[in-house]
Amino acid sequence: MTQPDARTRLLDAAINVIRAQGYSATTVDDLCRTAGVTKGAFFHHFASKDAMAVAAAQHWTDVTAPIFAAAPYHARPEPARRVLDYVALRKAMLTDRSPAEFSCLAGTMAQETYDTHPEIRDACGASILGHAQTLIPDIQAALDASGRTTLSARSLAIFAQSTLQGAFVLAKAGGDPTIAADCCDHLTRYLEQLFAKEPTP
Amino acid sequence: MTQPDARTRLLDAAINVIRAQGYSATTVDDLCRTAGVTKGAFFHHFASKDAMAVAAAQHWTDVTAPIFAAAPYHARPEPARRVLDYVALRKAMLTDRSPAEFSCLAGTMAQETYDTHPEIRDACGASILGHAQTLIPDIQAALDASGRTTLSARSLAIFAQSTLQGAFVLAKAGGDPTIAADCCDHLTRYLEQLFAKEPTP
DNA sequence: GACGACATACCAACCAGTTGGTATGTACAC
DNA sequence: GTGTACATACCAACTGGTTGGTATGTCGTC
Repeated sequence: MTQPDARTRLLDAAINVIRAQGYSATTVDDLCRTAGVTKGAFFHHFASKDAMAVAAAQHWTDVTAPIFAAAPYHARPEPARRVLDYVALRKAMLTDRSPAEFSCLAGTMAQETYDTHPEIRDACGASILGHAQTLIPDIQAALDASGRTTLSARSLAIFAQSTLQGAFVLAKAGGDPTIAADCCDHLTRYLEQLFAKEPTP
Repeated sequence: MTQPDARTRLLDAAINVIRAQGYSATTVDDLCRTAGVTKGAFFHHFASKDAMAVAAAQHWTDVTAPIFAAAPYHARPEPARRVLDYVALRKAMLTDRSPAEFSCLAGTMAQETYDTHPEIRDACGASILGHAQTLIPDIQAALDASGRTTLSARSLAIFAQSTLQGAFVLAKAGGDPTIAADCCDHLTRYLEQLFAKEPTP
């Protein structure tokens, strides 16, 4: 029942508030209020707002990675099935939730900071590409099994992440989270076609 | 040789500055400086910064729509070819350019404002979905020709836009515009597969 | 008694928006 | 054709609230 320490509470607040408002529109006071700490605590743990953003990107990875690492699809024997079940999990994770809950902190922050705050952008890039990296072995195995040897597993892993990021943007812009679910279905269809045997009969 | 009026210069400045810095991080003074006008002129033409953002989303549509309307792919006889050439054009438009130059104003602003500024979000949504709308007739005809009657042309048009938006995000986060070009290739491959004859022999 | 983890009080810079103007045009009366 | 009334487009200086950041203090623990 004990609360996590102020640093963790601030990083958790950052995840939620920044995904809803964006990085620039989020003030240090916003985060302190949400986390229930004072400004003194904020600047005790982080040298600046920007330094907090870098830590938040890392925290985002620390929070989300275990969810995927523990997901049941890893137990599936066929690599193609594992990849498709990963997408199905992503779809399930955004169903009946608002964009602030299901969208990606790293993608949101990267959009705003890529040109003006290189350290934040790099932290966000590392989070997204690092996650993509975890998909490569299964994708590679699935491509090998289907005979699609000309395709790059890394490129396909990045495409999957890009599809999800785009789905978040469209869901936000369209004011309709089901758009994102639809995009997952298209991604699934694309992967099913790639993983099907004998591409050129 | 006469310069466009202050209002147009401000909206052009908004397109460039906001795509590089994001909406919240862009100050009214930033836009005035870039446009070469004073703050008085800004608030003469726009009631508020937010009202300017709504006008900028419309201006974005006004500037970009003619580019696609005039593109040569419309002359192609096969609908599938028209759709694939559209994607090829999108890919060409982002080659050898920086994200600030090729990314989408509406997508960038929607990310930051969807939860806090409904009018801006709706203007951005209208811009993106309005553009998607223009693709539907060709996509529908291509799906009809390939016998893919169960797929929604609208859903596929939105997926194409979402793929592009995601490509922008990944290109920014990864610090590498070629990621976006790669994503266009995957989208092309997906569409080629859908538009191929006889899906279930 | 020193150090880490916070809290309180405060500041200088900045920002959206306002105020009070000027310059130019234009429509109409006389 | 010229004086009056009004509109549009723009400018420079100012304002009050906000923001990231700091200086200093307190409390519990080792």
